[in-house]
Amino acid sequence: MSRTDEVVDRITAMILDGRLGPGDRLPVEKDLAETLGVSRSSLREGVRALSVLGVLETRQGAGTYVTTLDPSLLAGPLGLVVELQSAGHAAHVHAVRRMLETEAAALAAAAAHPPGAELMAAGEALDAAAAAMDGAAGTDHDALIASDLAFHHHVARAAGNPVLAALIDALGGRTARHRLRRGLSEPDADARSLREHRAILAAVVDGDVDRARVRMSAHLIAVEDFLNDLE
Amino acid sequence: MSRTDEVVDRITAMILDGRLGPGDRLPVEKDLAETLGVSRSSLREGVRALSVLGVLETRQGAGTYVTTLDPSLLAGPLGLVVELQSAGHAAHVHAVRRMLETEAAALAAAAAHPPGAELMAAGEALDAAAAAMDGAAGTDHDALIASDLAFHHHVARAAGNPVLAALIDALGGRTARHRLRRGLSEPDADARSLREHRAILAAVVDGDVDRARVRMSAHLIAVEDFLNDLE
DNA sequence: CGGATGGATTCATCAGATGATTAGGTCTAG
DNA sequence: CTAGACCTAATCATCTGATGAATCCATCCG
Repeated sequence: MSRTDEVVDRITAMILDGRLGPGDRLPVEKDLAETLGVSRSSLREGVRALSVLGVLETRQGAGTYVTTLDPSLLAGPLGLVVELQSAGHAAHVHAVRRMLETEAAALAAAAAHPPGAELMAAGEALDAAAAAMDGAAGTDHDALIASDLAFHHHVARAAGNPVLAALIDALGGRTARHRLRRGLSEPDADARSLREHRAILAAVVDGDVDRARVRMSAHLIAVEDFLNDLE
Repeated sequence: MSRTDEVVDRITAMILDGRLGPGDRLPVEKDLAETLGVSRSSLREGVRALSVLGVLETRQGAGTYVTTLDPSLLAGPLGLVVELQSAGHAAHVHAVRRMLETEAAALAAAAAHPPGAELMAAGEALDAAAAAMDGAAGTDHDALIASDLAFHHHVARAAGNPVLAALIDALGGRTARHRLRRGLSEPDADARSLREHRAILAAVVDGDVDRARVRMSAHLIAVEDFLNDLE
């Protein structure tokens, strides 16, 4: 095992056994390197790796700190890896995303009384999508994609499970290019997608678990069908 | 943005646009550092970060290579991050795990004709679990936990979606300590868990999608109930 | 009392040197 | 001619030292 791997293990072990907690500051490079018995170079490589993973955060001049370790931090690096793999496994990624989003819609519906801030934000995302489609200069595809991502993100958050929301973000945030191609190649697709989104949100806000589940599932299956037809 | 982040972005971009593919070798450190306009130290930090993420693999004396980018490589770093967060979000992690494993059991049942190698391996894991419980020196808890992990792993693989299997591994592989505590504190728990496992596998092998789904879900809910009672 | 300032602290980056490991060619024995 | 040991070059791993940039904090001045 390399020195760097050892650094990663030792630091994660310190977090796991409570010697380091969210927000805590790590010793300065020189001291920590000496404690772990490695050079500053090796220490820095390990710290940087944990920084990319979202576990640590270094600020020049200030020090190195443990992050909040929120599940949302998981989305970044996971999304990166998913994106790299989606070339050969796009269908599999999307299938998993559909499982998670379907359950998220059901959970959001079950928890929708009264509607919270996330569902309000989801509704605003749909209004923004409608505005993007009715613009004077034709459809603003970039804004439409952003609204689409925002809608799914807020529904996921409304489910009340931050780990679930983070995974959905990681799996779903990388299909924007496909959605763009979809909107460009099928003029009706945008309007249909908006209708489906509104139906999903209506079911969620009504607290209708079954309809929320089925409509979200149907919506994502329609997307999968389109992606399959592209090939 | 730091030099290291730029290195990560540039290398991932090279993979995304096809300039680098699975198995390809990267230029030597000196050349790549010069190409990217950074020092070897910064380059190494970026390469190391991607190595921890499972995207690159460096072998001393041989060179740096792009990995196969299989979804299973995703499990390692994701599992690490999940473990670090599971302190405060264990219930949420387990809820997501239950969603995924329930669908995996259903998919495995739908694809179970004829039973493949993964289901055979799942059955062998249950035999090993039974042997671990009937040992002369009492229950071998370590072997039992390993069998438990193996069973869930193979059922997930039998679903035929490698991304799903990788996520299940990442989310489920870190609750071994809890299972140990469960087995130690509730003598009947091990036997009950084995019965539930056998019932799940029977439904999967029969191709009974509904029973496979319900039994897996019930099994994992039972585990969640136990974990909640601990607190 | 509040803001500006300057120094100390800390991370960021670079450069160079040495060791460890691997790959591949070469040489020798059979 | 072949098979094996051996040797050399290539490459990554690690360490050390130095310089720059950003931040923090105590001090000083208005």
